[in-house]
Amino acid sequence: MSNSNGSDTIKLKKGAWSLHEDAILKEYVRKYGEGNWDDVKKKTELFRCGKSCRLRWLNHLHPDLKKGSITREEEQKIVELHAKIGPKWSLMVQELPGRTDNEIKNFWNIRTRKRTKLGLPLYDQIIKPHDHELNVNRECTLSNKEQADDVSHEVKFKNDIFSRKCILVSNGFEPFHASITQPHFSNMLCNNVANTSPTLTNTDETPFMTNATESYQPQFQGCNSKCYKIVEELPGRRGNEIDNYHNIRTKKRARASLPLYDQIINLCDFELNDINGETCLDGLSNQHQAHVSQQVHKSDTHGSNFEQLSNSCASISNSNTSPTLSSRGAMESDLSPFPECLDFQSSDESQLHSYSLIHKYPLLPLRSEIPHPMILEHSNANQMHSSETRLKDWLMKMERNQFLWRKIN
DNA sequence: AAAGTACACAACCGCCCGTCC
DNA sequence: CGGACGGGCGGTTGTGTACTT
Repeated sequence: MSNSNGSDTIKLKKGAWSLHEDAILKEYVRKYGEGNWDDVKKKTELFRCGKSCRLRWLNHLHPDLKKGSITREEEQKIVELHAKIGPKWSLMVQELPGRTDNEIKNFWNIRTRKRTKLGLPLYDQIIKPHDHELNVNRECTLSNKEQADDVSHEVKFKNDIFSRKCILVSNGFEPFHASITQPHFSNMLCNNVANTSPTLTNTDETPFMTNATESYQPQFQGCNSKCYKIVEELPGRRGNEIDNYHNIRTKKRARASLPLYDQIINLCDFELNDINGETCLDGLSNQHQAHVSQQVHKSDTHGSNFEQLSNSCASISNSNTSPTLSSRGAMESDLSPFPECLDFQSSDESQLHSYSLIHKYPLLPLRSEIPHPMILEHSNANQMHSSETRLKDWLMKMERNQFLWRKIN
């Protein structure tokens, strides 16, 4: 194994660092200083990517790093900063010398989980985040929300969803506790809420991203988030190269108001959870292709793959005459971020079977069209009835539109 | 006491974006 | 404009420990 000129062809090592590797990296920094991390593999026997080296140095080997647990004082500081600026870990680092962004992030996530479990608010004292900060402060608890009494309705609604408390409570309904234990699940909810909430004032088909560039990016990323797969398909090309090409192409086409896909595309099976082995995008308009890609992206972005999604949908179970939510035994974090992935079990005796909407099919519903049960709120019987009816109507509409449903019972 | 399970935490990876050349 | 690189951060994975059976 040589690192002289053939380093590109050598497979870079991943995983845990050995003491020997640490020593090599330390020696490199002593000799050449910090930076130019890509040179590490050229100048030493360490076959790690530059980024991995940088992270290892900054998070573990840097001499200024403070070892040991976060102190009470540091915790207090983190809480204050989080309330003030939200999850900007890299900014917090400036106030917490010796700590890394990753360390702070991990600490916060763990603290959040612990306090949630204990039913404690995330902020011990009355801390009043600014409105714009509430948008990113997904973990805000109910009690803290109440403290922040001047937030807008929308912001409040979002925080209701993000709180660990009951979302769906009504007469005749089993209370559903959306016990959010992992950050990415908060994200999933965030996206669903932002796009499907009937209580938000902006209920039109708001794009997931707002500005022009962003609105195009996801469509493209949906197909290309599996960069490593593409690298395999394009021998001689590096991930970075592909990444750059796609970024530039996306921006260019966004500027020119061009769709990302000129031709009819077939997305890969692994992206589409191709249950029936059918390819379904043939004949789709660019708009539909983009829409499909966007859906793919959203799933991908939020830490799930389609297999997981189809296996861990929120379900509507048959409980008397009212649908209720249940997690079907899945971990909370596995609950579908995709309203279109919900399973439906009819309360009608004659249709006692469940369906899964296979989300790969054309004419996917717009997110705003889907009355996702996760966000239904019922304070009285009428509202409950209305939501139930709405959900049933939607399901019927999907069937009318020849959506394909997979019978799973 | 041993095996199994759940949880906490640390470490790492991958995606995206910005900047520089 | 395009390539290289660094940085931020969300999310996942691996490992150690506590708890339960």
